[in-house]
Amino acid sequence: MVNSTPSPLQNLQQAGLRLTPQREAIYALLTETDSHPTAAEIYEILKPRFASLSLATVYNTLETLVNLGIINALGGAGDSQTHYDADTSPHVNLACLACNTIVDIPSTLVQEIHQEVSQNSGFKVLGARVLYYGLCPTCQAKETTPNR
Amino acid sequence: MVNSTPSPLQNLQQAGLRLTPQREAIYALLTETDSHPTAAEIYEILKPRFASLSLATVYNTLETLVNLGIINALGGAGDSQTHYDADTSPHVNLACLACNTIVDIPSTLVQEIHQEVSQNSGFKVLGARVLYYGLCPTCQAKETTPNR
DNA sequence: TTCTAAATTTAGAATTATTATAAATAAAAT
DNA sequence: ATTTTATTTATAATAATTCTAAATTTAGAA
Ligand SMILES: [Mn+2]
Ligand SMILES: [Mn+2]
Ligand SMILES: [Zn+2]
Ligand SMILES: [Zn+2]
Repeated sequence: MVNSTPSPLQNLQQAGLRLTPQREAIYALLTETDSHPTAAEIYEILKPRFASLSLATVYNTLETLVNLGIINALGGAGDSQTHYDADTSPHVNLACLACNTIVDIPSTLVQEIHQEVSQNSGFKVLGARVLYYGLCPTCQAKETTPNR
Repeated sequence: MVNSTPSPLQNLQQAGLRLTPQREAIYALLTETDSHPTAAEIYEILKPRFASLSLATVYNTLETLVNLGIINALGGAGDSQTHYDADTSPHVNLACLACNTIVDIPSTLVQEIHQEVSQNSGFKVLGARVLYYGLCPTCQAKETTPNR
């Protein structure tokens, strides 16, 4: 046995890019959370541990990782900020338009769709953004009691 | 027989809103095209026929229609503009990141996912954004011949 | 037909997420 | 060491969208 867990970040070096502390920290944060954070949120979380971090670096890194297919950009979720997801396996993301959180929903059907689309479209499919939106249980309760 | 095709725009008046010429034209344009246009594109198309039209009205109307569930906001497609879709039935949208066009893909699986998500999540599902992205056949050809 | 109040449109200003720029730093190659 | 290349950083610029307030339209009452 050589190495049991080859990190997707290895792809960086294969592409002639460097595995810097900033890139490592940003990717590690993304894999360790299930909150689908935005660039600004990542920046705020990492700033204490990483005094000199720049927001531009966060954006640069996220774009790099997306282009390498290591992470997915999910787009906005009621807010107007792009949310990122280190889980690139086919799954359903479910966003609450009221509190702007995104959770994952297990679904066996998504993988079938992925194949269906790849085969019947003529497109070269690079990624998927399966995002349902609505109101989470907590925010539903607040909605049903509108004002007061 | 009273009326065979009740337009979704009837919902406007039921919600106490007015069915203005601008709203009617914007919705008609969306239903008659399959191009999933942006607010700016809708504005440019309607400006000749509608001299006094304002871009703010296009944004206002699109937001109104989205909130009523009459149309869907698909989000960006490689560009950074929100694309809109008058087809609210469950279907797969497929975006080309190179030319920023979006086409529809028929899929029976999407409807099942919609139910699956609604039942197992506890969310009140208001809409779906099923968007795959990649390269369309035309842009694939251009990619394989990178420079020159 | 006026009159009045609410809804809507409009032009333009403001906001803000993201991208671009250019200098400083760090790492790799020679 | 020196040179080159990649990267980070601070900051400015961009541009999609939203906000604001005045003008216009509409529906209904008088
Ligand atoms: Mn996810
Ligand atoms: Mn569509
Ligand atoms: Zn919520
Ligand atoms: Zn294309």
